[in-house]
Amino acid sequence: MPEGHTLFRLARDLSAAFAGQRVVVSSPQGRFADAADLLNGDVLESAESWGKHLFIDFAGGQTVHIHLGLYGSFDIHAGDLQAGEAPAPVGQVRLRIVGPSAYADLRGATACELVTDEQRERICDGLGPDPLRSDADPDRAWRRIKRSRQPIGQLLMDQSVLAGVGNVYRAEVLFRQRIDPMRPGHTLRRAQFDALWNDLVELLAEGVRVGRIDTVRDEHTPEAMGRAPRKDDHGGEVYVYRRHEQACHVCGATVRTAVLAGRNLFWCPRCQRRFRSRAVG
DNA sequence: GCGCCATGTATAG
DNA sequence: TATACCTGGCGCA
Repeated sequence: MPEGHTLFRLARDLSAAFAGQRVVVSSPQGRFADAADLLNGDVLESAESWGKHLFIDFAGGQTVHIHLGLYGSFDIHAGDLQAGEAPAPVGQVRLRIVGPSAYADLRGATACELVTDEQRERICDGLGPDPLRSDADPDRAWRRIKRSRQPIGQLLMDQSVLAGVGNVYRAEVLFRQRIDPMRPGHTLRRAQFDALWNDLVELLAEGVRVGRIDTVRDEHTPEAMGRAPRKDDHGGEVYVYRRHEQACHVCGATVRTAVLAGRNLFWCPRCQRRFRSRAVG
């Protein structure tokens, strides 16, 4: 269930669980066995994320690059291990890290590989600013957007423009900012981009805090509006994501869907109209 | 139990 | 644009 907040959280939690610890590294499934042998018994220094990419540094100078893809997961089980042993792996565990008081299992990742410093730099150089990172430079994203004829709904999914936004945050932030997803990047005004960026910073930080994507403002929560809470596998409250054919929580119009950037986009055709009629006095 | 779909991306055609 | 990756939850028999 990975957008940028998931990876940021993972980096934080991996660091909390293992940083400075000597760890047992293995690949029960076998596909990362050679690298795991190399890392086994080393001290895990730290973990860091950039967008949807995760990097784990070891004291011996090795770095593991992980990308969860669409359905990868990296589960950290903290707490003292019984007799110093982690339980037998369940399913296809590509990478297991065991420390004195925690173990972590990686499954289904699209990438799990050792990378050199150069390869790591190349990966990060290809990524736009990550709203969760303190070193993020939003101007880099703005320079791409303001000269692009591509729809903003497509640009937000382009990790080289802006890193960490996925299909849920794309739909939700555009709804919150009342921007038509089909609007070409170059037609956005700077103030709109700034609002979009600032909203992403807040939304992603909230995602890190609560561990799920929750985008609904206080006045639109189920409690505030007297509707049933959302029942869904990602758990959080959203405005439009996967709500096609349902009524917009704000205006009641029917939420629409279309494929953009190869993924299902959702939006409210009324709240996100490009040309809103002005009230005539 | 089965088939579909999914918070993603790389690569082939 | 289509497909591969290869996991898990859900709706439906």
